[in-house]
Amino acid sequence: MRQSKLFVPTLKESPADAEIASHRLLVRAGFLRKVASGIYELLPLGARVVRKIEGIVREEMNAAGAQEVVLPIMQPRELWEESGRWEKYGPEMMRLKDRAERDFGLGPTAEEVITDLVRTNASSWRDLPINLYQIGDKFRDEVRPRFGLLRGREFLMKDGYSFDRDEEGMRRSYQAMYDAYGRVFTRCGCSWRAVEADTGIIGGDVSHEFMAPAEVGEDDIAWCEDCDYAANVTLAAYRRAEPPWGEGRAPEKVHTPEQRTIAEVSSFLGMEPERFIKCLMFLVEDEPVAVLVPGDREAGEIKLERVLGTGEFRLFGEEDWERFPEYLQGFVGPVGLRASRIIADEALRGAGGMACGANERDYHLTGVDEGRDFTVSFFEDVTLARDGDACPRCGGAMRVEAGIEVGQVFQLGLKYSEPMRCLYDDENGESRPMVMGTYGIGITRVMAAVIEQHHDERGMIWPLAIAPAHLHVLPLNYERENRRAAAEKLYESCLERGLEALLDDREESAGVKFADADLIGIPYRAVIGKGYDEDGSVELQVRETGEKTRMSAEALLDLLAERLGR
RNA sequence: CGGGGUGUAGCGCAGCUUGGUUAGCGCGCAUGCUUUGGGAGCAUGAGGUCGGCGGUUCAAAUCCGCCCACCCCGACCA
Repeated sequence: MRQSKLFVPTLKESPADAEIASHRLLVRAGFLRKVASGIYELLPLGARVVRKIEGIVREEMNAAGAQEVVLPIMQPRELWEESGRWEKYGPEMMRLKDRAERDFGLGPTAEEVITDLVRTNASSWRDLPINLYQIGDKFRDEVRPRFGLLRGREFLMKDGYSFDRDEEGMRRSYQAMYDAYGRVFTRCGCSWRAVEADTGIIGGDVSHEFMAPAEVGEDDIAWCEDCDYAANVTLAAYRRAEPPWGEGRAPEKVHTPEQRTIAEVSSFLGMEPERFIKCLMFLVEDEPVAVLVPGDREAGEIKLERVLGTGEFRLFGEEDWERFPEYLQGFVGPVGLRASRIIADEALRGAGGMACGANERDYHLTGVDEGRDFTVSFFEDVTLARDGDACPRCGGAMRVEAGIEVGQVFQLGLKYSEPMRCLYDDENGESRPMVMGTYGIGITRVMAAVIEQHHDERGMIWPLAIAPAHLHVLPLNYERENRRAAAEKLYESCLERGLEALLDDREESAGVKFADADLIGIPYRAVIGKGYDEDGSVELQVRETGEKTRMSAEALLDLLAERLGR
C-alpha cells in the first residue's frame, strides 16, 4: 500500500463526539467514520483489521469442526413467531415491511433461521452433530448506542450454532467452541477472562462470557486470585462472613427523626452500616415483596430475577409507596412486617444485634435478632459480590474489575429445537429434539477492545496478527533520490516476501509522517533517513516499546519474517 | 425511557447573555516560493441554507415555540 494513494484521512484533533480511546483513535487515524448514532463506516485500514480478525476466527472455527454458511439478515416474522421472540425481543429488533406488507426483522442473531435450516435438512442421528457459523452484520436497536464500536446498532458478529443428539454431545460442542474462543482472542492479542454469565434473552442454562479487561468495559467481573472461579458480578457468588452477634438484649425503639437512608441513620446512631438490615420493597407481579440485605450491600437484579422466578418486578416507586401506605418509606423493617414474601440475603442468617426500621414514622429498632424478633420466608443469595469478598469455591480473595464482553457461549438445550420442532430420529427410530448451543463473537467489538488494551497517548499499537500492515516504511525527505530508491526497494522486497508494508511515499515533513505513523500504530517501522545516508542502514522502530535499532534492510526483513513465524 | 448537554465551513471552536454592516478564529484544503529526524514559514485563495420549520421584530446565528439530530449519566447486550 502506498500511503499517497490510500484513503486514510487522519485528524489532528479528536472528534467532539468520541469519548473513549478506541473510538477517538479509530476516527483520528482514519479507520472509522460515523454515519448515524451507532452506525459506522470502516475505511480501508479499519476494514483490513476487521478482515484479519475474521481470518483468525475462520481458522479457529474451521479447525474446531464448524462450517461457514451465509445466512440472511432480513428474516421473516413467521420464524420469529415460532420461537416466541417476535414478541419477546421487543423494540430491540429492527423491523420492516415489504411491498406486500409482510413483516421482517433484521437479525440480531440467527437461531430461528439456522434452526429452520437444520430441521428441514437433517433428520437422522447420522446427520449429527452439526456445527455452523457465519460472520455477518447484526442489528440491534440499542436503547443507547455508545462508545463507538463498543455498542453499535449495526455491528459485525460471528455467530455459530451447534446441533447435537444429546446433552453430552452438546457439552462437547460447547467445550470445543469455548476452547476455540480462547485461542481466537489470544491470537488477536486480546487479553481475556472467561466468566460464568447470565443467559438473558438468548436463553438456555449454562453460559460463559469472554471478557476483555478494560476500564471502559460496561460489565464488572469478579474473579478469584487463588482458583479459577470467575463470574459476571450480576451473578457472582461469594462466601458470607460470620454475621454480627447480638448481646441477648431485647429490641429497643429509638427516635430517629427524618433519618431515612442507611447513611443517615448509621451516622445518627453511630453504628456501622453493616449492622443494619436494609429492607427493600419490591413490587413483584403486583404484590409487595420485602428483600432484606445488610446495610452496606446492594441487591442484584439478575440474582433477584432468578430467586423470584420472574423478570416482572421493580423497586417500589413513588406510586407504590402511596398505594401501600402500611409501608413507611425510610422506616420499613422486618419486625412485624406483613408482606407476601420476605426474602433475606444469606448474610443475615442468624444475625443479631442489628438495627432496622421500626415500621413507625421516625423510629428505628436496635438489638434485633433474626429468628427471635423476625423470621423470613427463605434465605437466598441476592446481594452483589464486591472487591475483596471471599471466593465461594476456595475462600480466597476475589477481585472485581471492568471488562468488555467480546464473546459469549450458551448451552441452549431444547430452548429453540422444541418449540420450532427441530427433530431427528434416533437409532431406534424415535423422534427427539436436537440439543443446541449458540456462540457469538463481536468482531468489531474485538477491534475496539484490542485498542482499549493497546494504545498510548500518541495512538494505537496493533498486535502483529491483526495489524493493518506488518511494516510501515517511512522515508524522510522522500524527494531525495537515494532515500526514495531505498524505500521503494525495501517496499518491493516486502511484497516479494509476502510481508505487508505501508509505504509513506508522501512528500510530507518528518513530523507529519511520525505523527501519522504513531497514530496508525503499525507494529514495526523502518525509517530511512540520515542513517541511510551515512552507512546505508535503516532504523527499525518498534511501536510498542519505542525501541530503535539500525540495521541493513536485509536484516530487517529477516527479523520481521521471523517474528511472523515465516 | 428518564435526567443533563450540544448543534455555526471537512474537523475543533468563538460569537448568542444585552438582536443591528461584508459571521470570525485555528486546523485542514487549493496555488506559489522557501522548508523537511517529531504535526514548518510567508503570501494568495476557495469553502457557511448559523440543525429544520414557524413566530416576534424595521431587523434574528442571537429572543420565543415546535420538531430533528448527536453526545454524556442511569436500567439491557456481541
